[in-house]
Amino acid sequence: MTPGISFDEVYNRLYKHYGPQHWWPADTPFEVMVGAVLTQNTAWTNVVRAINNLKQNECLTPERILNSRASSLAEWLQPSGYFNIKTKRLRNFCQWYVDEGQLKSLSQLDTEELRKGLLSVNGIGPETADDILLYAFGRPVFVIDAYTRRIFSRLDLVSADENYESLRAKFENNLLAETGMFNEYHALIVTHAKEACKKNPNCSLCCLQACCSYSEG
DNA sequence: TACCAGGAGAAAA
DNA sequence: TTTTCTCATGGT
Repeated sequence: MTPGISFDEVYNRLYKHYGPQHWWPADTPFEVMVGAVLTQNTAWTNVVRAINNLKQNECLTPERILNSRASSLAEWLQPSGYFNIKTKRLRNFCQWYVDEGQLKSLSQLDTEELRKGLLSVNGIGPETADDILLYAFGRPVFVIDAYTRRIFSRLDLVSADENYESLRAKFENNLLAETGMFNEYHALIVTHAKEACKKNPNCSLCCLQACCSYSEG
């Protein structure tokens, strides 16, 4: 593995090209958390529909979600796909969130303790937990997703079969632990994968010529 | 028509 | 322990 580019340089190129991404698109930390669950393997445009349904029914609070009928909740979540399983996962998360005292209490925990709590919820895996830690709680945690794995393995900065924790450690060990930069970096990776990689097979950012196709590799 | 999307957990091997 | 299957809507 002989990368021709560093983690810092990839960030610099992406930021220079796309600018600030203003993530996570949400009005409150709790909305970030709901979005993180609903976006599991799902296009964001579909998540927005489901969140709007919750808002229109005045149910974008943990208490309202827990007190709603499961059938109603499933109906509101329907546009985001996997609505039956997401109904369960969202309620599991809300139950934990309420039991733990919600934002104020949870904000007092250190990052590892908070992460452990999130991962104890059935339906919250490592990526969803890290989305919540970074974008709802402002903790300097690097989020690894399928785009990150694909792009950075093609840049020879990581190997494609590395597990989640190993990848996360690699990013966090090669970058300064700054919430603002981690926030932008993950968002930029998603933007680049969605926008440039699909539309421009000769992406000028890299490097990234190697990451710009779904079919190869 | 087939593939992909800001994954996770259960079941099977 | 590792791999495979299931969950499902909407855009391209």
